[in-house]
Amino acid sequence: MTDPDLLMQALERGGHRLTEPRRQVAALITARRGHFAAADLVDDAHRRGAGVGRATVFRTLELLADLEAIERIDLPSGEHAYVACEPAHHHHLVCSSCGRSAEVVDGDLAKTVERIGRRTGYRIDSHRLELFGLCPVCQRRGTARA
Amino acid sequence: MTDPDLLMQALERGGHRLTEPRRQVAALITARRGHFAAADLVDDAHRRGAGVGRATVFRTLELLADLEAIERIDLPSGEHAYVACEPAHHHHLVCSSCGRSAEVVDGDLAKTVERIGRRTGYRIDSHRLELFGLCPVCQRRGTARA
DNA sequence: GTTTTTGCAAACCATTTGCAGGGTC
DNA sequence: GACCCTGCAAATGGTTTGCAAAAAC
Repeated sequence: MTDPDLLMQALERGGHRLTEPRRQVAALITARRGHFAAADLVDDAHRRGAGVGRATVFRTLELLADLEAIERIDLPSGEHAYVACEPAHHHHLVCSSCGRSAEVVDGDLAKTVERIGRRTGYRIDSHRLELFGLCPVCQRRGTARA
Repeated sequence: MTDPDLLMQALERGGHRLTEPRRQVAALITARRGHFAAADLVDDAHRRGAGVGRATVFRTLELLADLEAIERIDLPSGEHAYVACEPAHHHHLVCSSCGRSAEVVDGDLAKTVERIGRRTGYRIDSHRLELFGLCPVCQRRGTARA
C-alpha cells in the first residue's frame, strides 16, 4: 500500500540516517496490510530472518510516528496499533475483521468540533475520530466481527 | 460528580454482587475529578488504608467499563485512563491541563459518520471521538499545556 | 450451601533503557 | 573521524491470572 521509500524519505527529511535496519522496518510496514502492533513487526522480522532487534523496531516506529509517516491508533480493545498513512490531518476507519484501514478526510467534522468548542467553552487543541466497522470486502465475505 | 450509588446500581443491574471492595472502588472513582488511571485508584486505596487489592481494582474497572458506567479513554500520550460517565452514547472532551472531562452529545457527528460510511462503503459499527484542549477554568488560569 | 469475589503473589506482556560495538555521513 | 544508530539483555511498568479463603445471595 505505502511505498517503503516514502517512509525512508520521511526519515531523510527529518534529518535521520538511512540505515539498513530502518529499511527493513520500512519494508515490513509496507508488507503489512491492515494495522499492526509493534510486536507483529518484531515477529515478522524474526520470521524473515531479518536481524532487526526489538528495540530498533520500537525506536523506528516511534520515529516514524513523530514524523507523521505512520499513525498510532488505539483499537477498541485498548491495544495500540499503527497504520501507514499520508502526512495530513485525517482519521482512520478500521475494519474490525481484516484490520485494513481507510483514511477519511476531515469534512464537516472540523465544523462540528468548532461548534462543540463554542458550546462548552473549551479551547479544543486536538481531536481524534476513530471509526470501526466492516470494510466492503469483508461485508461481502460475510465475515463475523472480531 | 458521579454518585457512587449509580455505579453500584449499574453493577446490580448487571447481575453482579454488591461487595464492600466494589463499594470502595465506586467511592474512589467518585472522589476523582478528572480522568484517572487504574494505578491512581490503587494508590488512593492504599493511601486511605482501604484494603482493596490491585487485582480487584482492575477487575472492577473492567466490569464497570463493560457495563458502560465508566468509559475507558486513550490519552494522546497513549496512556489508558477512565472517566465516569452517563450510560448513553457520547464523547469526551478532556482538559489537557487539569484532566477534567466534559461529556459531549453526539450532535451532527452521527450524520457525519453516516456520510463517511456511505462514501467509503464500510459498514460502520462504532466510532469514538476524543477531544483534547483546555477547559474554561484552566484557560483563565493561563495554565500551560501538559 | 452454592456461587461469586477477593487478595496475594507470581506470571505476563509490551515497551524502555544503558551501554559497547558498528555503520553512516 | 565524529556522531548517530543498533543490538542485546536487563529493567520497567502496567495488567492478568491461579488459587485458597471469605463474602454475598
